[in-house]
Amino acid sequence: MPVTIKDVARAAGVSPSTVSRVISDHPRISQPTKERVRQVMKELGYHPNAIARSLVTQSSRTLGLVMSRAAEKALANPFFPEVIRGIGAVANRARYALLLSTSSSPGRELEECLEMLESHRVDGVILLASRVKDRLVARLAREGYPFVVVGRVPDDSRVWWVNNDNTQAAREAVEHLLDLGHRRIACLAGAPEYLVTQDRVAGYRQALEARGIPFDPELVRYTDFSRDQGWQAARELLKRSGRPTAFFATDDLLAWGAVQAAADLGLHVPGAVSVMGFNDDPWSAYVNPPLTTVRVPIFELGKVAARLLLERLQDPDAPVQHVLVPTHLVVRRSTAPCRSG
Amino acid sequence: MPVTIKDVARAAGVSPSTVSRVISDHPRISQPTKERVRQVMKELGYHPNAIARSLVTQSSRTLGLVMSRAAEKALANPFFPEVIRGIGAVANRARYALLLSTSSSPGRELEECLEMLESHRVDGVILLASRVKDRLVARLAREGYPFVVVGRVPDDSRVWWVNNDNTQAAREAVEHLLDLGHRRIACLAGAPEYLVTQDRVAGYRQALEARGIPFDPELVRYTDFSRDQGWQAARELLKRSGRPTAFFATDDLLAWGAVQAAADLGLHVPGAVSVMGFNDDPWSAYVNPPLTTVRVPIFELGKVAARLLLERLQDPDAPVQHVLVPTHLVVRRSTAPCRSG
DNA sequence: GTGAAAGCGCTAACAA
DNA sequence: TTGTTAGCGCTTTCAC
Repeated sequence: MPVTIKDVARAAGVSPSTVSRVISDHPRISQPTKERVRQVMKELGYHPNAIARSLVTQSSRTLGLVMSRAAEKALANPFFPEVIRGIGAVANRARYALLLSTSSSPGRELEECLEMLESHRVDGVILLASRVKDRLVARLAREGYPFVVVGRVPDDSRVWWVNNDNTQAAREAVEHLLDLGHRRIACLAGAPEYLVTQDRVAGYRQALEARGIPFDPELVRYTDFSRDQGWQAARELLKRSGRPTAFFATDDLLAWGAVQAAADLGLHVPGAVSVMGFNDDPWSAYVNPPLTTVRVPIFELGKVAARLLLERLQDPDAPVQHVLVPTHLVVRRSTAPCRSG
Repeated sequence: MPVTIKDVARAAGVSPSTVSRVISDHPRISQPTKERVRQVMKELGYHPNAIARSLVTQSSRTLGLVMSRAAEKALANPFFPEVIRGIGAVANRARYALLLSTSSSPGRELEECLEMLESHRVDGVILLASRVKDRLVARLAREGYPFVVVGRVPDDSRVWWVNNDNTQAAREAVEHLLDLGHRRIACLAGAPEYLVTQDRVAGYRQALEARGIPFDPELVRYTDFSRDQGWQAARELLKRSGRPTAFFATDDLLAWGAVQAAADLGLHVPGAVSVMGFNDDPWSAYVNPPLTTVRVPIFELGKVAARLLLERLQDPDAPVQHVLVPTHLVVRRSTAPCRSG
């Protein structure tokens, strides 16, 4: 029913192979033939079947996107749309499509990601953030599939990744709080199973210890990446005696929860409590007070990830690449000098 | 190199078709054979090639997602991740994949969407929001491709869609402002080329006129869907003499811009100016002040869209379906009785 | 410069 | 219950 390459060939009085060559603009086809065939294609409304082409070329010209948490939850954090934008920008230019993994449980995610690759639906995948003990990364590496990780990987010697130096950035962020005179600085950490959490907490700890302030596990709360969890953790910390004078949050959503928790307890931010975020989500500049945070070039992260994957696909023997993108501290109005001390 | 159905057949001592039947769990294959073949598949690490299957079944088991604005811009509005979540939830359960259109310009979007379908990369598409004069919708309808629109369509008799009653909801929202005693109510409208904008503005107008308040075009500002544009438009309106006492925004992002603009001019919200939003974005409950807005069940919108498309794919002759999902007003703290009057 | 033929990996009649 | 055969729509040697 739909018009195929054979129909075009017949109508143009040439063979299917000639039509195929016209499609890919083969140099050894005469100009007149090309024009005639193109004309016929237009008249018949012919469109090459990408599936058939994929079958023979063994390439789907599609990149897989795996969110490493339930897609349903992940998309609620502005980080993901933003990386996807970056990835999409590059993929689009290279005429690659994007296949979204929609797995609803972390368990199924491995399965689904492998399925994408094994079934040849995608040529490679981009993993958005990786867990501490990530079976997926290990598995993909073992199977030799082309993939790129956005974030750090435990054993990274063979794995391609893009990341920002989270530990370093966290250290600088906490130093800013220290410079403002804060000494009791709590840490609102995200989900502990993610390396990004570990790295940021490590930076927090380093900054403290570099100033001779002992690391107090009581002041660190692991949650997830939602505002609600940030709110709850911050609330508990603020209600204890000897409450923190500042929060370092590993995600703006958590920071925002802390701001709210403080407000609910009648504590002014930054007057009574300072709050530092991380990521610089699109809305973070516009809330009240605007969030002091670490600017992560998320869009850029996505662009680089896509670029790396495309390079790797083009040359399967290309040497492993690691890219670190720079971050910087954005001081806004949620942090201020420490008053109580 | 990768193991194919033939390899499995050979190793199991059966024909490829038998293997194929085992894959699809055909009822007329004996249990022993099934087990033996499955065993071999496991041993050889066999995985069916989805591309090859698609070629013969003429179905990619993939849904296309088209954002009807540059994907790059669209993803910046929380609406999109949220619908995608809903779509993904349903698609995943039905074992359908999701292909994201990443077009960077509205012009290329038509092209790209058609390409997805023509090239058989997707079985159908979901259009997220449609323009007033949408060539894409008309074209898809004409070509007879299966698609579902999230949002209203100008001539909807043949087009499947899911929507919420924007006009009705807008009317109720503005009535709430009127009930609070506001009379000079400005409207921060989104991009005029979208029907959703038209519908919400229509509701605004209806509410006013029903109370005998003449519609004043001067009080309506068309912008786009960003906070910045809302800020600017609101600022201009607030600086005029006879400034509005309330804003009705057709998007929470715009509403938030208005809140900021008011704050920047030293006008308390809701003390001096009330602000009403639309959509109930995830963050809207948590800003200062929490936004009074119209709750649109965005996730649900996505789920329904996917469900409809799947139904349509399953039965190409199914009668057109239109679904209207209910909204409701969420009164929070950005609106208050009118003081000046 | 163009055509014939084989085959990518799978499914689905039709036989047996 | 299983095998044989013929494609799905395209690309790509290998001829000419």
